[in-house]
Amino acid sequence: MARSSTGMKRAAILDAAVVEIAQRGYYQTTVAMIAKRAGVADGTIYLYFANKEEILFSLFDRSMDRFIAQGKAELDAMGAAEDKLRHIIELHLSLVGRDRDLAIITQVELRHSIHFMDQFSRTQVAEYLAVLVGVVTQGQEEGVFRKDQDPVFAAKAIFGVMDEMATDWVLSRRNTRLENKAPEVATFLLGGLR
Amino acid sequence: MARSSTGMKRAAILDAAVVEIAQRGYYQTTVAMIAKRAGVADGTIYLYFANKEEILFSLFDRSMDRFIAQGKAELDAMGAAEDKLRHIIELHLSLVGRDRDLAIITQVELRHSIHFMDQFSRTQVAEYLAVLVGVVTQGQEEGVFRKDQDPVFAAKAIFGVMDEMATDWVLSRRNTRLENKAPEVATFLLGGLR
Amino acid sequence: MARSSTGMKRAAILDAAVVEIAQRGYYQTTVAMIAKRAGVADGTIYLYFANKEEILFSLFDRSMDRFIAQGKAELDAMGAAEDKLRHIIELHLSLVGRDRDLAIITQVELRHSIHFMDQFSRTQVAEYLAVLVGVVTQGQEEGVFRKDQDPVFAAKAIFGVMDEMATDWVLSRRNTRLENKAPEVATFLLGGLR
Amino acid sequence: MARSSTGMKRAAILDAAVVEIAQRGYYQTTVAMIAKRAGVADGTIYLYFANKEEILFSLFDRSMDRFIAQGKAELDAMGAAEDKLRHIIELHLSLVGRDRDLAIITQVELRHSIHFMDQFSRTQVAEYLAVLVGVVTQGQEEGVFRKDQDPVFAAKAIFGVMDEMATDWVLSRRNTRLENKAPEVATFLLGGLR
DNA sequence: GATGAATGAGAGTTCATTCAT
DNA sequence: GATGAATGAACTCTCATTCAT
Repeated sequence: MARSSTGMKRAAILDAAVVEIAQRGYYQTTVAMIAKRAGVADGTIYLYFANKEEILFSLFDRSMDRFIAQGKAELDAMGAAEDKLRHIIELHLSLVGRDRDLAIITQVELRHSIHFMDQFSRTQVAEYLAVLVGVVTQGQEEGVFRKDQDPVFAAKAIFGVMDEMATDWVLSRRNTRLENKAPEVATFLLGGLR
Repeated sequence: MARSSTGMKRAAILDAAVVEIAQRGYYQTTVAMIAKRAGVADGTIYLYFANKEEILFSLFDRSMDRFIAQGKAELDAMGAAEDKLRHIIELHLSLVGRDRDLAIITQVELRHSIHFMDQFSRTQVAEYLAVLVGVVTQGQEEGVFRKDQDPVFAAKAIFGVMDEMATDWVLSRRNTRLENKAPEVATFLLGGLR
Repeated sequence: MARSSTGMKRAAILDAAVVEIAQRGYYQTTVAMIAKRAGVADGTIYLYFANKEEILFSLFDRSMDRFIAQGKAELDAMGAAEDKLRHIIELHLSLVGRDRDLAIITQVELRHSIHFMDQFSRTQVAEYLAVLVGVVTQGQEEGVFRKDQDPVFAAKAIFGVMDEMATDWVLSRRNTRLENKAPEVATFLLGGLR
Repeated sequence: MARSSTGMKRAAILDAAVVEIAQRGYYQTTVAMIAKRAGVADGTIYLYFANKEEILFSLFDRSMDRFIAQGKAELDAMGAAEDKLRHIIELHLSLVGRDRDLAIITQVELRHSIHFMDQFSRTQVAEYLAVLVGVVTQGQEEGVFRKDQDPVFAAKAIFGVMDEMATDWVLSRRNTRLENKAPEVATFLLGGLR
């Protein structure tokens, strides 16, 4: 089933936006540049997005949706907290590592967008953190994670390490695979949690 | 002895820039806004900075200098790697936690600046990471940190956790003290390292 | 048949520029003034010209093209060097004399532009001078012009006299017709050439 | 007798202005550039000149004064119109040819200044033209110049040829001496006058 | 007289957004 | 739905001029 042509054009615009914004940053990227790469007229952009900001929002949504959806679904099925954490780490790194341009945006551009996305952006991240909190709590209940650690703190620490790996990978232009770091990350984090 | 009036005006502009940019972000902040808050004419800005970008660069320099200088000096004096790490964590969190406006800039605005600071910005961070690598290596030599972990990886993980705490503190507008997180962070990280 | 609307708008901007620049000079004329007289928005100017300078270049091009094209075409058809020279003089004076505002620009503003048009501007004039050199050489071959005179020098002298008449006409605001000077100029120049 | 220090500083500023304006044109030259080359503070300029324009006026004055003074004095002494004309031509070309930077200003920058010097500038030129008219009239009375030519027209033609030679010399960057053209110019002009 | 830091009006230019076609 | 020419507000930066020292 082919997507509706509407959906296709919208997607084309978002894809073009990823490439352009990754290259130059959000503010240096003009709507005209995105339109040109997407192969549509400038005005057409405004049939699919209310304004330039909304393109960035949508980019964020699209990637977070993928993230949470895929993550949650796969997690429910699994057993031990430790396995879940390993799996999350792999998922996180491989999802971010899949598309460098998109990673530049999530790791670099969207940080900055806090100034105009405000609560919004953090809400999404909060949802992701909640998943992590769940895993930590489960681990504590299973008796494999230390109990004197605040699960919310632990979740943030986990996120922090994965996020730094991702940022580091984005900034170093070497041609490595981000997900290769997963075992190392898991070892380190499990050490901190046990 | 008062500072030279030159230095004072330059500092006033930087101070004003911190407040304004923290509030609205670099791109939403106009040179006129900074000038107004600094109590100088628009044109005066250009007697001290070649252009708007240079204000951001200078902000970055000023805070990184403080960071590295203070950090390095104090570390040389100390003994065990574990103590050093605890100290770095405290230092990091209390330096970032000292000025929320400045923290917003270092945690949020400057991430984004990668697009125009390029190698430059990362060089400074690299210097900081080198300090962390040194501590990890020392700990391995002392036999208190596990040796099967790449010190460079460990350094990044340490940075990642501290950085996430800082970002989290900046974004949550609660009136907590960032440095209070230091013990928790230390415990977690030492767990991962040992 | 109306011109394309694109061509019309571009022409309207150039026409407006002629009037405004003739009135106040290039540097005192703002892009906003030209836009206003042309009946377009400031930004519209930049759809047709890369920058303010290019408006002046285009003015120059437009008038030189007319000059050389018309001149060359008509000259090819004719016979004796003396007749050709008379014709050039008439053409030169009547072309310049046709539009006082444009004349102000060619006689006054564009002189000055040498500083930023450099080789370019002089190339065009050189082409015109080449036509004059051709006529002088022909006259010498016909035996009606003295042969002990460098044709290149003579061409410049011819140009100098016509140019001075034009400048003088532009600056004196009297309501005379520039081309009326043609016979007098011809007599004088032919005297110098024979 | 040394000039007063006041006069010296004023002269230094004018000399600096000649070099700078010749290089870049009046509008591209800032008061600060002139001050720097003159070795004075920006503000000092305003102790000697009311504003930037006045510097250009003074440049014009200084060179025209030289021109007319020297010209008139020497002419009074002489006899035949033809000799006078030859002398004027030599004088004109050698005065202009003496200082290329100054020549750039008189031949290029000052043309353009008509827009803000208005009557003023032309008055000075008129005085010079009057001298030429006198010579032509004398020549007609002596019976060596044709009488059917308007002396005012002839004077302008003479000026036009000399002026074109000067402009041409300024623009061609070859290292020739302008006054070498004097004999050729004289021959041509006398041909047109007789 | 001399300085040069400070001023602030004003310029060229960009670009998100609109809307007639 | 799609276009892209047109808009004009808003921005950064320059520089002639002033004035306290």
